[in-house]
Amino acid sequence: MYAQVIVDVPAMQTNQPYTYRIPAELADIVVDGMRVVVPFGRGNRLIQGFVVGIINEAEDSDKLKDIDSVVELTPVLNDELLQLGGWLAETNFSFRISVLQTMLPNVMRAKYSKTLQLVDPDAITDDAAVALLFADRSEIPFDEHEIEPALLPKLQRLQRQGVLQVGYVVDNRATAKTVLAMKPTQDADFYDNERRQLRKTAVKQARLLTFLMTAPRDFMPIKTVIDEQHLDYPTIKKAEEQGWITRAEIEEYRLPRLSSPVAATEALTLNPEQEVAYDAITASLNKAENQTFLLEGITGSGKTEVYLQSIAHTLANGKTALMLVPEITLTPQMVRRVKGRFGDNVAVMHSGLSDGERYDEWRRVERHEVQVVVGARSAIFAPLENIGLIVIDEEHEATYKQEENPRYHARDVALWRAEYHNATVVLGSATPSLESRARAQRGVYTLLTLTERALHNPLPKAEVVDMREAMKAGGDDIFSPQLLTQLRDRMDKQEQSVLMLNRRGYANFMMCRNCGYTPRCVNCDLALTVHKDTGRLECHYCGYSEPIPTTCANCGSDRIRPYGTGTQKVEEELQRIMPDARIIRMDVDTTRRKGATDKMLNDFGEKKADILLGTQMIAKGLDFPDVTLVGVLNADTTLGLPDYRASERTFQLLTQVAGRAGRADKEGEVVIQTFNPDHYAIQLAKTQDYESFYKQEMNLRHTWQYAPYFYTVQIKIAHERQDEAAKVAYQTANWLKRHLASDSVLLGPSTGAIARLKNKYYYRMVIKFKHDDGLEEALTELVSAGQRLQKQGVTLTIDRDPVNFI
DNA sequence: AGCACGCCGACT
DNA sequence: GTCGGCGTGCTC
Repeated sequence: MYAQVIVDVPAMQTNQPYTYRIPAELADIVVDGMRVVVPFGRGNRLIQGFVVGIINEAEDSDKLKDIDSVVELTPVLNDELLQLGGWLAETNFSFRISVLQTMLPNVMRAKYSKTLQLVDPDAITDDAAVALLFADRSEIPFDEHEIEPALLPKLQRLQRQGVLQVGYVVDNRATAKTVLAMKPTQDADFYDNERRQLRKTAVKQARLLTFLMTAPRDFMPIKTVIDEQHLDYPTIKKAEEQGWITRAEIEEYRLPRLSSPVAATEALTLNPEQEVAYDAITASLNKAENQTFLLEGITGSGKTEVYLQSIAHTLANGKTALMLVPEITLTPQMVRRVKGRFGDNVAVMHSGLSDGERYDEWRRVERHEVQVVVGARSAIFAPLENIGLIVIDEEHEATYKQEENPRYHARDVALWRAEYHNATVVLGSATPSLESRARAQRGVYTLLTLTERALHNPLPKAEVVDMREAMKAGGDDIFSPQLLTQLRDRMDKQEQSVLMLNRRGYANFMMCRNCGYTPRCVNCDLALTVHKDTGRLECHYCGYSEPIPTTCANCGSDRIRPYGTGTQKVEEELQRIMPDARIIRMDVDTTRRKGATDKMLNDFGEKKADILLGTQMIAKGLDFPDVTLVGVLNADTTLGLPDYRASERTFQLLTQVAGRAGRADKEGEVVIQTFNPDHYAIQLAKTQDYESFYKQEMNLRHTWQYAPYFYTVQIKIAHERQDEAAKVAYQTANWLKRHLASDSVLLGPSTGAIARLKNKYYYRMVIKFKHDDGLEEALTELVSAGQRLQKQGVTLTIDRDPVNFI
């Protein structure tokens, strides 16, 4: 028998299965999807691999090597995930090994180390340095970087002479946590009898025996018993000697804990619209047909309740369910809600978990101990079997696309898995991506709409504040008088406010403080980005550039300048204006610590603060009944992004954050500060009018030839030296032009948004196309070329359907 | 990726 | 004549 193995060497030349003999002792053990250790290359160094096929016959079988060992006795990937891996590698121009590793918890990525073995101890007795190195050991860890450089040539010589030998170690970091546990061995009568015979002073032993009489006949962690029964370790030890109990190491899951217990929740009564959606979804579930729904529901319309009840229905049908939430929405609030409904039947997977916790959650799924998985992007690879339903909440979110290799989109993976399982998919959002909404238009997805808020409270009243006027009236460009008045009012009424400072403006753009005008590219209609080094404004899409203006092209004012402010500055300013306000600031800096987000939100929920000031992370999913005011300080930052989705992003963000106001019985208000009060994205967000936005934006996308009418592929070239990066970029562009279909368009090369990032210069180009049969092949070839270029220090990345252009 | 092979210049 | 520099190519 032979195994086809994908080896852990991420390179184009090794991106194929290698055939290994299965040694007799592993014959019954090695199966598809298993992790194995195999010798590879001339040095026969040991590396990890994944078995992707078992075959009976092999060519040149006498030349094949044996599998060294298996990492664990059970496969870590099932047939579905193996197939999915193949598909993902192909469509994302990634190596199969990288994709397989991405689908598994981090700890299953092998770490490698080497050892030096002393074969002939007599040969080194006269060499003090080498003898000292070994110090009477026959094998030592070997790390070239840790050994004195002068010694290396000598060691190499000894190796050639056969005195020393290099050994390879594959470290498996995926280990279960064990705890010391005890188990009663006798019956209650026995313990009762023992207790009577104790000395009077043996109180602890008596207490233990009393406990053992009624304790479960199963292993329990000794630490728990000691804590709960107020015992100590010697007592347990004594008990074992007496034969009352047995001790053993048992496995314990590292379960992520919430700061307070989760209360069970009941299903809520659905309103008629929710009922319609629920009925459509469950009908599809019952038929077990592969159908995708787009659930378009305004903020507060109760989408989550529809998800939860649909999941419950799935479980009742004996199937499993997977729910994806954007990382930032995966607040403890949401986890609580799901755990409250499904209890221990839920595994949660997100970036806040430690490697160990993540591995344990993964194993609970893999061992079929849970039927529901909730998680961020990577949870889409959860090893659930028999999937009936996949929910993607806030389906428009860019975080579903991974920004490193393999650059998969969780939504696409979800659709693939659903097809495999004949499962139902629910894509939910108040502001669907144009791509999904257009698919619903074409009938590829089934559109379900929720137009009313679940609690029948009105949508918050929104006011767009024209910052041009506010500044003319003597205000600054952070707080308008209108917003300050409202904040004061909430303080007086003891209600709460949420302030969003949109900080995505790191790609600097120019904006006129007098009229709100931002210079845009003549070819692409995208905001031009400020490049201080060249003194020019550049288009990051096509490479067009013009000098940085000193006067506004629209109104002639000289008050045109770069745009952007930080959270810290705003907090200081606000505290100065309102000294009595209690402010919680939430941004990447204050939430980095584990559990910090949970604590801040809890404090805010308990009304320990009046104002929650934060970046986009506060726009999603928060649900606090006393929040009646939402302020957006700078609505324009996302508009200025050099991205054709800038309007879409702005509309989505404003709609989402506005939805945080007035979620319970008190009416909410929203204040949006902008220099572009008439922009359609801002005006339509004010009334939360997604459908009008969709129609208007689709027209623009059609005119400017963007998605969903055209597909895009982005190619990035990076090198330490700008001339080298430029040279390769133009060579690549020329090569590509010859391989593109006639109606495909190549834009660029242009410099990246930040021309120099981490000491590398970036160039990028974008291919826009409708159909291009030869493109797949050309891009695969480009990946190979990229591998060769890597030796010259060039990195080449290919990104299909990029979600942002940085 | 990492290792060996191979072909060149600088040494005991 | 040997050692070691790095470019090249292969790994079941």
